[in-house]
Amino acid sequence: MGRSPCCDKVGLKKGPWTPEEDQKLLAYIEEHGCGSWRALPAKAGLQRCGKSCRLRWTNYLRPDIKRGKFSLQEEQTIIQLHALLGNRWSAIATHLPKRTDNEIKNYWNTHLKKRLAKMGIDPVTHKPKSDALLSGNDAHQSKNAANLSHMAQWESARLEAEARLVRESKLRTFQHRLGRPSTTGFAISASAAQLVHKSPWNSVSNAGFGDLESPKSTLTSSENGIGPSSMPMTEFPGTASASSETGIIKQEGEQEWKGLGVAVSSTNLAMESNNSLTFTPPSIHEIGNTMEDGFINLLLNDSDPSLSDSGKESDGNSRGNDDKNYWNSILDLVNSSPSDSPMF
DNA sequence: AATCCTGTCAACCGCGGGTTT
DNA sequence: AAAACCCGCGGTTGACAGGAT
Repeated sequence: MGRSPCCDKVGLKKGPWTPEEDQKLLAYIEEHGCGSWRALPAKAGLQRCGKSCRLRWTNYLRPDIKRGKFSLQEEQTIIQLHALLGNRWSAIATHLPKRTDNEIKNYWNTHLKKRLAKMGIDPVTHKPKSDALLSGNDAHQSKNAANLSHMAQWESARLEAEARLVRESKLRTFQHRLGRPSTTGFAISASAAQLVHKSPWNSVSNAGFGDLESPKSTLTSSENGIGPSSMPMTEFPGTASASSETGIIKQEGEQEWKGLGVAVSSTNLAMESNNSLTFTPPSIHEIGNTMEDGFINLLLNDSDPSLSDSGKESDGNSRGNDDKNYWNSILDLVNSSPSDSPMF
């Protein structure tokens, strides 16, 4: 279809915003809410394109934005979610209250990515750059990788839906605050509606996950709209078709979760009275809890010696083990949740 | 003091997806 | 059904600040 860029209009200002422009934008949004961004600049008396206004608002002027240094918990959350979701900043941002996707993206690119690289870990795949680790117990590692991939697929789909709900909710809250009904409506999108949360996440307060909801979700048996095809996945060793290639044989009673390709144990599934299937994947809390003592601390300690009680350990030793610890800690999270995460 | 280098981050750009006409 | 429109996302850029030489 080809759309013309919105910012190539002659006379529209670009570049840094002035305090006066900020004031105009704020005043307008407080008065009228943020309905149509395209129409907003003219109405607000701004020589900017709507896109620029939206960006300024969402990344800077919004009242619920927290600025400044990222906390350790926020760093943990970013790293964990990035391992699961990759560069899906908006999805990651939904779990970092008051942080924007742009800010998270910048922080990742300028801080966390480098920290991982420094440790010899590929920040894209979260794999050690040398795959030596896999040379030993291939089958075991690959199995774990496959499980992790399945978990990531689930989390990705869930977060995607959750992100929509959060966005809609935030908009509603803001407009409610302004005493205005939504101009956009709040019909839950189809994919979001497919993931109906059943219970709150446990109230673990670490890692900034306190606001997360339960991943236990209900999918009607006919639904298949959520699939890997629409979800770029974080890649782990042996991910592709790992279940068949690595000797993971579906146990009796396991079912292939249509659309996700996830091997689902019968213990994960319960038929609800309305003929929908309830599926209980591992919670991200469990991920966070398990990771916390392992690779997250490793990362944090690496970045800030003051936070580490190491130094007891020779540098050579710790450095040599860093990538192994990192990888093992990710695998540990898979292995460590057998009882309450029947998925694995 | 001047210049260069590096890091940071606000802002821009292009694209894709969803909605409306 | 197709075109037009709008919005949001993720990658990238460039201005600026601060440190190193």
